[in-house]
Parts: sequence; C-alpha cells; structure tokens
Amino acid sequence: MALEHAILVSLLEKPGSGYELARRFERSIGYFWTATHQQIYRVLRRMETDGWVDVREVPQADRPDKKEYSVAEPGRAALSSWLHEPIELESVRHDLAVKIRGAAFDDPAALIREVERHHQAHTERLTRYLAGELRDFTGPDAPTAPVPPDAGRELQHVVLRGGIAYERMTLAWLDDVLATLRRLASER
Amino acid sequence: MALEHAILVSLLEKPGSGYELARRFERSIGYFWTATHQQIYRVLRRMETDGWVDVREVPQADRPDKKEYSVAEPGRAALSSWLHEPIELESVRHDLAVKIRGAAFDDPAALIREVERHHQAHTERLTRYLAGELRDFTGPDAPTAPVPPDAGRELQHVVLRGGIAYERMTLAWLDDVLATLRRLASER
DNA sequence: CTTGTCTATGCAACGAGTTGCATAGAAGGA
DNA sequence: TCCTTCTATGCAACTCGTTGCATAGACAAG
Repeated sequence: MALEHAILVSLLEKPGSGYELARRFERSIGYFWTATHQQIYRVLRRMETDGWVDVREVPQADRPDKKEYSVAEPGRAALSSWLHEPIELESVRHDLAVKIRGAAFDDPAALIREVERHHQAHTERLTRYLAGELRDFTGPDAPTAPVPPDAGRELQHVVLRGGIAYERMTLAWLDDVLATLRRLASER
Repeated sequence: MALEHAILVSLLEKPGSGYELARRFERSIGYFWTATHQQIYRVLRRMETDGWVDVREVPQADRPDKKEYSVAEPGRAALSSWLHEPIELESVRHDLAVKIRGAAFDDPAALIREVERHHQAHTERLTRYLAGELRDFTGPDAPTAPVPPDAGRELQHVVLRGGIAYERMTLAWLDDVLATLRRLASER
C-alpha cells in the first residue's frame, strides 16, 4: 500500500489539509495516483494517531476552518525506509482493452463512439499536462533553474514527462484501435 | 467492476478451468488485467450461481480433475450490455512515480538500482510480447489472414500492440528517469 | 429568502483485492 | 521413503477502495 507514502510526499512538497490533498490528487498527483477524499481523510487520521503527521487547526475568515497537516519525523523516517525497499511492478487494469477484446463477440462498430470518447478525454489530459509543463518548467515565466539545481523540481518534471509520454502513447494507440474498428465495420 | 467481464471474454475466447484462467491472467490477459486465483475462483462461483456460466466436470488421468467453465446465455447478455455502457477512464497507480518524487527528500542516487530493476523487468515483458506477436500474428507460422477476416484475432492483435506500445513508452521514460537521477547524483 | 456552489470534514456499509493457509492427486528425484 | 513440484480448488481474515449520505459555514444568483 502506498497511499500513505503518496500523501507523505505531497505533504513534504507542501503542507495542506485533507481537502487540499484531495484536489492535488485530482490534478498534479493525478497522473500517477488517484484517491478520493474519503480515503485521504481516513488515512490522514491513521497517520496522525501513528505520529507520522502533525496537525494544526487553521481558522479561516471567508471559509470553513481547516486542519493543516505536515510531516513529522516518524513519517519522514517511514517514507525513507519505504523508498529503500523494492516495489512491485505496477499492475494494469485497463477496462477498455477488455471491451475491445469482448467486442469480437458483439458489435465492433458499436465501440467506435466509446473509443472516440476516451480519445477526447486523453487529448484533454494531454493538453492540461502540456499547459502545466509550460507554466512550471519550460515556459518563460517558469522559475529559472537555480544554481545549485533544485532536485525536487527536476524530479517533478521527469514524472510529468512520464505522464505526457503516457498520454501521447495512449492517443496513438487509440488511433490504431479506431482504424482497426472502422476497418472491421466496413468489411462486413 | 470488470473482473467478471474479463473472465467472460476469456471464456468466450476459450472455455477453461479456474486454474487455466489464472494462468491466462498471468500471460496474455496480463497486459491489461491482473487477478489472483482466489479472486477468480470466488467470482466464478458467483457467476455460476447467477447462471452466467456453465460448469462441466472433466476427469483427468494424469492430473487432478478440473471444472471446465463456459459462458451461458445470461453471461453473454451481461457482457453485451456492459459493452454498451460507457466506462470510466482507466486510473493509474504508479508506485515508482511516487518514489521518484519522494526521492527529492531522500537520496536520489539510491533510486538508480530500483529504476534499473524496473527497466529490466519491462524489457523482459516487451521481449515476451514481441515473441507472442511473432508467433500468433506476424510470423511465418502464424495463421494466415482468413477471408473473411477474423475480427477476434484482429482485436486481440490491436490490444497486444497496445501492450507493446506501453512497454516501449515505459522503457523510454525509464531511460529519461535514469539520466535525470544520474545527473542529479553527479551534481552534488 | 431560497437555492445552488464551493470549501471542509466525516460516518457507515459494502464490495473488491490481498495474504496466509489448507487440501489433494500425480510425478519425479534424492 | 520422503521431499518437492505442478495441477487444481478452496476457506478465512483482513485491508483497501468505493458509494451514498450527512453536516456546516460562506457566498452569490435568482
């Protein structure tokens, strides 16, 4: 299980509330990990009782008060020891691929719309990632590379490049899928 | 939830026992879905009580007897209706990316070995996929394209191409990660 | 002034997935 | 003979993840 570790990393990058974490998981962290606010709140409470994180009540004027979490020393140690143990290869769960193979026993043409929908969603994700890259890393307004270079930014960037590569690969594959489905549809 | 549907697809392609399904999930189906034998047996029993699959006791001489499952009409109908409803975008859980961003708060150089290990594992997967493609689809011994073309084979092939594209993209990204980690390690 | 939206947190129930263990027939090697 | 390996199936306990629902303050629109 690594949700705890993903939260630790996010809190080390910047302390925040459960709500804020949930939003980060929808955005920047979203391209390699997903979690709902329920999960996050539950895990945060467990981490708090384990002493991995500190809490600070932050009163806010124009919106409900929040609890700001930050990483405590035991949390940092837990992350460090996790970083030093080997992990499993990521495992894939790709519903769409199940559908594509299943289409052989149904109507392949009926899948075209669905695949187009996924294509569009991935296009939007790619656009979002590229905008983020321009803003934070390669654009004119991006913080210039400091000397000594910032390892954190470099590593965030290489992970983002992974997200971008994944989306590009997926889009190319979906084009291949669409071409195959259309060929099969026209051949009957 | 789609494990049921993945099992239905696999049983439509070829009936088999729970044990055989578990092995298929380690191999060809493995590049878009994973499942342990526990999960498979449990779901098979549920599908049997729901009437989605038929069972046939197959006595075997040189090994324990087995139960061969095949898809019944209600199962086929359930698959068909699932194929016609939209599904969520696949969600990613990439532990390695968490580690990479976490390395900023630890020692980036210590990650190099781990990333190399992943690189090697993905190389092996790619080799396996390519061998499978050669054997089943593009090699000289592969069944020649029949007329009319076999939609099932075409769709299996396009899914396999997706697996191959994923592995190639991942390997290229891991090279990028390694270059970044090595640069950071040498710069201190 | 009610309705809706955004921030912010949480409970309860359920279903999915993992881990550890157990059984058992058949085969082959030490 | 005992040990291991492969085939084949399964139980029990636990953790993780999802879904539905609930509360509540602040603000804006109708």
